[in-house]
Amino acid sequence: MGPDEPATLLTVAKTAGVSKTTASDALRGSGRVSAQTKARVLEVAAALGYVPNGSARHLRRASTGTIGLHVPEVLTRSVYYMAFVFGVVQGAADNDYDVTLITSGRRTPRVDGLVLGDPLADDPIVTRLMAAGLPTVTCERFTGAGRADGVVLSQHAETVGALMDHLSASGAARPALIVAGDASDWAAAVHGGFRAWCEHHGREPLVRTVPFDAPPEDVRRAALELLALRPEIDALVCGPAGAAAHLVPLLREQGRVPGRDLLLASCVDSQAMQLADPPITAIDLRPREAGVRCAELLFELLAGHTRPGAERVQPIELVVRASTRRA
Amino acid sequence: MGPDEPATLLTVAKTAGVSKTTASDALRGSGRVSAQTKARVLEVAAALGYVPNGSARHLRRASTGTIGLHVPEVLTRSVYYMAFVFGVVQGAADNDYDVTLITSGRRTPRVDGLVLGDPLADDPIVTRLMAAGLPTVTCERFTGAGRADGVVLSQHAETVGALMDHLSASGAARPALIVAGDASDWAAAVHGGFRAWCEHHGREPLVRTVPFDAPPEDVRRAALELLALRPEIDALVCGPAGAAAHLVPLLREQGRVPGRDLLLASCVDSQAMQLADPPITAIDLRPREAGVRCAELLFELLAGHTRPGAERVQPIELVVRASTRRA
DNA sequence: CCGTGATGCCGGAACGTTCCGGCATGCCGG
DNA sequence: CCGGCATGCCGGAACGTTCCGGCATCACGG
Repeated sequence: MGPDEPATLLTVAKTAGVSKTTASDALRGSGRVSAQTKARVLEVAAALGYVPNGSARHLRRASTGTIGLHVPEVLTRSVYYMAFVFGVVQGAADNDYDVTLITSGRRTPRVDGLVLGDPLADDPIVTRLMAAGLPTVTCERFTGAGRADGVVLSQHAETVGALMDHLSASGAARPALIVAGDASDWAAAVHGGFRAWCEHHGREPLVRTVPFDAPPEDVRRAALELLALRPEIDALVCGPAGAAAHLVPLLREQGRVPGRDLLLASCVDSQAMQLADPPITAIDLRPREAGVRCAELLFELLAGHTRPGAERVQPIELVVRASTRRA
Repeated sequence: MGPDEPATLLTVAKTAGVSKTTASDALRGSGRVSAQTKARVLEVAAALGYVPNGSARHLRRASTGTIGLHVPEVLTRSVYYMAFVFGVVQGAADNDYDVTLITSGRRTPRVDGLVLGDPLADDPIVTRLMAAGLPTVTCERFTGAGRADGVVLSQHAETVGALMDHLSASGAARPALIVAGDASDWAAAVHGGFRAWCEHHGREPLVRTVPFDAPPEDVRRAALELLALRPEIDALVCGPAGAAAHLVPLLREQGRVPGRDLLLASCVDSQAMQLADPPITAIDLRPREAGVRCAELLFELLAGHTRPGAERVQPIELVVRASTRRA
């Protein structure tokens, strides 16, 4: 039923009546090949179901066929990074590449390029990788020393602004923010977006900072302190992933039902936000797509199709749910 | 600082004063090499930081360096499968292998072997893949026609029994089960485990079946029907992933606070279970580890280290939380 | 002393691709 | 008619590994 032997370049060449070199040139668009020859080779290749042998290609090109991927260690269990990593793997597979996860402090493994997810300015592994001289793409900007060859970023500050507009339209007059420290570009953007909106609308910026990997209790404490300090707060925006869901029971205990007495929103969407009672308004960061884009950008850089310094914008989306729709 | 050029087999051989064949034999334990020569080669290889070139190896061995992975299509967004897939990718990377996701009904891509996650008996893609004649490992048994070369499975029935023991010890007298149909081996095991326990303990097996990919409303309706039919039910076990979390608000509305008026448990742990209010007792299926094991088993089969027909047990764990601890 | 078999080691070919250099052919202006 | 150049195509080498077959050397029994 299927072809007995996998078709190789030589099979295609012979069938098309040309040499392997010409076949190779025709298929890759390199060298000098006449239009008709090229068409014939492409036709034959399609008919035979020819798929280039990745191993042979990488061997010849002296590339490893592998890219390295690093994400902040504390967060590898998070759903966001799971999806992100998965996106990178998909993008790599589409380009015939493998992905190696870089976690330990060991020396850099043999890879053709690097993807760094949300690089923290004070992560020693990140600084070492940035200094390795390999083509590098980061998801969100690296705020430390050095510069990546490519950056995939999202308009966090603007989207937080849109979220604030929505809260305002839903009747919130005293919004407050709980955010992770500014070590990551994302947290800084959320923080900055909030402050900018407050300034522009003449509101006092009520902010509480928690560590990047704060456990639920810390988030709860931060919320309690904010509410004790300013009982008039009527909207709460949470930066850290999952944090908003942890606050629901606490707010209920305090007699403040989310969506009725107080608006609640998260800067990171997840299943927990959808399943919370009430479902929580959140920003969908599209982590999988971000991962795919990081890989794509890296391969463009590796192929020389794109100059170092490129920046790509990855769209994100505000998802409005019951927690911010005042009944 | 680092080595200028990556060490190749030839570098190692020359440095150790042997031929490339001998070096290869020494490093892989094949052929005939004296103990001292072998030791010397290994020493030199370690000193030079020699890493075999995967591309060259795969090229020579006529292997693709890729394994195929298929998981039930409806569930690719689930956290469980995300973790499972990730585990397979890790296991593959450890063996210098790439992973291609097989989703569409297109013809089988070029791979050395297959991993099928929770194969459904009536999934046409699964039956086609099983018939492809490739080395295949499934996670959970395949209940349809044909047999995989390797199976990684967990003791679901036994663990459901343990869960039932726990519920019973917490005072539950009338437990009920909501479970997905028997198309997957996992669902069948959960179902069977429940019935076996009921029989052994002289309880009436109260079961409601929902489709494998039932939306939240279906699960809620099933629960409502069960509770309407038998108001004396005092413990509810949910099969489908995430389902238990969907029931919490519903039960609250009915005036049955989980953990107080009624015990609630899930057969699949997830972040949603941890974050629910109250946190929900669940069975941690260790999806990531399961994925790693599937890949490992497949590579053992590919290498001929293990005979076809092998079965590996992957431990799972009951995690007790507030939803089943009667105050 | 020869035949036999085990042991230790090796050279060369092959896997499928890319790429460097080269060889015709045809066209142009001088 | 010749030199130069562009066009279209090609052969061969190389990437790093594995593996088949073969060549010494040595021990041992006849």
